[in-house]
Amino acid sequence: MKNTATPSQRSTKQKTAIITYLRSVKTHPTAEMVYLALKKKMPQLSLGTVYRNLDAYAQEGKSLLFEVKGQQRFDGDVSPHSHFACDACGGVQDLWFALPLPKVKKHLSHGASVRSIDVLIKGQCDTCNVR
Amino acid sequence: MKNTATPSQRSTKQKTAIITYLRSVKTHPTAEMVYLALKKKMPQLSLGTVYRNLDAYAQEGKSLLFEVKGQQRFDGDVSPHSHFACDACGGVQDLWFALPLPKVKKHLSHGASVRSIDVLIKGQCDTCNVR
DNA sequence: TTCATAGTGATAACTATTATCAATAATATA
DNA sequence: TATATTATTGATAATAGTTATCACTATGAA
Repeated sequence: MKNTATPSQRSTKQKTAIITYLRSVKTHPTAEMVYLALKKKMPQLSLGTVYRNLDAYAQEGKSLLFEVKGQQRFDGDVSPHSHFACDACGGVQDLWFALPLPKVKKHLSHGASVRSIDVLIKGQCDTCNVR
Repeated sequence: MKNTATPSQRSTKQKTAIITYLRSVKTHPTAEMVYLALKKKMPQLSLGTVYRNLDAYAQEGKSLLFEVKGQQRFDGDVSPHSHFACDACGGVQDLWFALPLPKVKKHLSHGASVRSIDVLIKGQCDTCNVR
């Protein structure tokens, strides 16, 4: 159930390609999307390698990981922001409103620690709404 | 991939038991948790029936559905609120701070429509932190 | 009561993800 | 630079959560 992602120690072509790609797009891709995109240039790339490294980057805080419709989505931009996911086309967009963090903390149990705050708004995007 | 949940037309013992149970707990159970709890009184209950109905209730807006660690969690309380999920024990708690809705709407694309807003804070709960 | 059909139970199928492991390649060291 | 060590990869099998299928059951209308 858990990917036992070890902190990365050696740099490889695969790792570089994966993080570079993730940071170059704003599509919030799934592991398979990253895999398919990179496979064009690295035909022997393995899907397992993509999962392994995306997962590791997320654990190291070098990427964001959240779930939409039972699938993991990754984001190379780790600055705090929210996401909008379209039910129809499956696309995910960034939202940059600020959360009332002091208010949020007040509501947490005393002694609880926060690792991440994921805000996911679901609905229908403007493009899908006009169709 | 999609559960073709039809809007409920007939009332059955199973449906009643499922929604009654979901509304009686604050544990944000998975489908299997609901199944195991109800199975004690309804031994022939099927896991598929639980999934089918929990999913249908969520689509009808009679329950909340969100995902934690790749698993669906259900909440019988549909009034707007957020959730805290503990990485260690897997428990989920309600959080009742208010979101800055006007600000949120301003950041959405014009023409986009919102179905749900899921706020999921992940971390370690107070109990797991002291251990 | 009878009838049409929505819903259930049992189980198979599916899909995303994780685990396994022999082969490969990155780095430290001689 | 050559060699040794071992982290990482690629290929693939295994897993788990969820969804689909379908014969049978039971609800609710007539």
